[in-house]
Amino acid sequence: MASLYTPLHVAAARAVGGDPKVEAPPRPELGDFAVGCFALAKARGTNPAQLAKELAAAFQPDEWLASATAAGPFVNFRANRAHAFGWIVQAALRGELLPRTLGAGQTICIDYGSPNISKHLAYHHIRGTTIGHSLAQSFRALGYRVVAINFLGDWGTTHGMVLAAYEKWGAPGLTIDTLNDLYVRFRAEVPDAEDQGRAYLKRLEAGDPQATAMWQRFRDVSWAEFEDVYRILGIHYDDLNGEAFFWRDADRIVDKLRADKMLVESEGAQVVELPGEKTPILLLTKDGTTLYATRDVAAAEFRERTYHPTRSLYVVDRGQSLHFRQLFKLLVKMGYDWARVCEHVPYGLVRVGGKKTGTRLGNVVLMREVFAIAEDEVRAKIAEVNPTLPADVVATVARQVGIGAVVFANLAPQRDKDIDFDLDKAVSLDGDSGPYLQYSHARCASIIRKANEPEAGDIDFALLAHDAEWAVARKLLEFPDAVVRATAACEPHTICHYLLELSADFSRWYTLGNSDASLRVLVDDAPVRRARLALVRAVQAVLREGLSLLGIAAPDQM
RNA sequence: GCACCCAUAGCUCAAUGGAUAGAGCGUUGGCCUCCGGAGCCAAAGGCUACAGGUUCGACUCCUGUUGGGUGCACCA
Repeated sequence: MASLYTPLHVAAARAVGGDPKVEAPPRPELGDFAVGCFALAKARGTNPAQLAKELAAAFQPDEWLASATAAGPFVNFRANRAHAFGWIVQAALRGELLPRTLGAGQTICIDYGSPNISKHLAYHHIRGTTIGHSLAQSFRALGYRVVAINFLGDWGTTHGMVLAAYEKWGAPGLTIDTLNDLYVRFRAEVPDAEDQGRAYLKRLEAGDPQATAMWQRFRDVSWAEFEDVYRILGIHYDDLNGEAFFWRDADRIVDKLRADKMLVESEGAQVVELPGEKTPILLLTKDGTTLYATRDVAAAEFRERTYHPTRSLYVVDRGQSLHFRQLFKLLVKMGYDWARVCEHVPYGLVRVGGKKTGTRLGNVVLMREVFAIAEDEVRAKIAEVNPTLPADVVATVARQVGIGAVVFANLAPQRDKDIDFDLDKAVSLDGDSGPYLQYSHARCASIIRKANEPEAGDIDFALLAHDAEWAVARKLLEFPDAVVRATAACEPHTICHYLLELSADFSRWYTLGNSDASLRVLVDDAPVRRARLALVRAVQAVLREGLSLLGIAAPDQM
C-alpha cells in the first residue's frame, strides 16, 4: 500500500518487487526515485546492500525509468525524462495528477468552525475553520463525498445568560458586538450569572414563546455576520444543524440510558460512568436542562443516520480532548458500533501573549481586524511594486492576498502545535507564506499572458534538458502524495510545505533566465518555447489547485 | 494531584523509522537597461531539552526527568 500514484512510482516499485515504499532520494544527484531494500532483504534472508546491488544489475530500462544504481541498501532510479515530462504535463493540465476516485463511495463528515452565536468571531477561530475547510477541499478533490457541518453553538446556559442580560439591560441595536458585550458584562456584574443563565435556558427548553423569539433573533443576527466571514474564506457548509436542533432528543437519550441501567444520579445531576474515566460524563443538570454532551450524542446519532460516514471528523481544539474521549466512550457504551468512525481532530491553541484567549478573558483579537490589517499591508505593497494595477483589481487582489497570508500562516504549522499570535507574521508577504505561493502562480500566469499562444499539440519534451526544468517536473509528481497524506492524517500542512517546495523549484528555474537569456521560457526558438510554456502551464495548474485545497485564491496578477 | 499536548539554528517552523536534519525571518555578501526583485544565489548559524531503552538504523517508537501549555461535573 505504498504511495504509488504515478506510473513512474509504479515502475520503480515493480523493478524491485514486493510492496516497497518509493521515495525521493535525499539529494537529486542520487537519482529520482529511491527504494530501500530492508524489508525485502529480510524476507529473503539476505543482506540489503547485496540485494540492492543485484536488483540494480538486473534492472531493465523501460519507457519510464532509464537507469538504476545501488547506493548501499538503496536502489536509486533515474527517470526517462523526455517521456516523463509528457505524462506529467498532460496529467497536470487535465487535473489527473490526483487520484480522483480514491474516495469513491465514501462519505466524510467534517464538523469544523462551529462558533458560538452572540459572540465575536475571534482570531483564534480561524485555526479550526481553515483546517476543517482545507480538509473538506482535499477530501473532495480525491472523490470523497464530504458533508461540511457547522455545529453552531446556539444552545445552552451561555445563551440563557445573553437572554437574561438583554432582558435586564436591553441593547442599543442588535449586533454581534452588542450581544457579545451583554454576555461579558453579565458575567462580570451578576454574581449568580450561571444560575440565571440556566433558569433562562429552562424557559427556552419549556418552549417559552417570548424567549424563543428573542433567541431566534440573536441567532439570525449572529449567523448573518458569520456568513460574511465564510463568504470571504470561500467556505460553504452543507449542514447547519446546531446544538439547538438536537436538545429535544435529550429525553429520548436519557430514557434509553435509564432503561439500560446506565444512568446514575450524582449530586442531583444525571450522569453516566465510563470505563477508565475518573469523572463520569454529564447528561442533565439537576434542573433537568440539557448539557452539551447530551446534544453531542444526538448530533452523532443524526450524522450516522443521515450520512452514514466512513469517517466522522470533529475539528475542535485540543482543550476539548477529554470531552470527545468521553463522548466516544459513551457512544460505544450505548452499543453504537459506528462510534469507531468518530475522530477528534484536535489542533493547538492560538495564544496571545503566550496565553489562551477567550471572550471571558477579554484578550480576544477579532478575525475581521486581522483581515483588515492584512489587506492594508497588501495594498501598500501593491502601491510600491505594481502601481499601474487598476483600482478594481487592487481591491480584489488586496483581499485575496491578505486573506491568503492569514490563512496560510494558520495552516502551515502542524495541527498539534500551539501558535503564538504574531501580527507581523500572520500578515507577512515575504518568504514562506501564502503570498509567495500566490506570487509564483501570478508569475506563471504572466508568462502565459505574455506568450499569447495556444497550447500547442506537438511538443518535443526532449528539449527540456536543464536539470532545473526536470526538478520542477519531478516535484509535480509529488503532488498526489502530499494531498493523500494530508487527508489520511488530517494534516493540511503537508500541502502547504509541498507547495512551498514546488514554488521554490519553479522560482529557481525561472530566475536562471535573469543571467542567461537562453534559459528563459519565452525564447525565440519556437519548439523550446512551446515545451517550456507547457511546463509553466502545468506548474500553474498545480499551484492553483493546491491553493484551492488550502482555501486560498490564486489571482493571475498581484 | 491526575490526564493530554509540545520541546529541532538567535527567532518562527519543516523533516511517510532510513542516506550528509532542511526552509523562512534576522545578520553578512552578491544577482534585474528585468519572461514580475512579493524573487534568486552564497556565507554564518545544530550534542534535535536531558538520561536510558527498542533495532541493521531513532528528530521520529518506549520509559523516566526537566521546562512550557491546556484540561479535569452541572460552560461549550
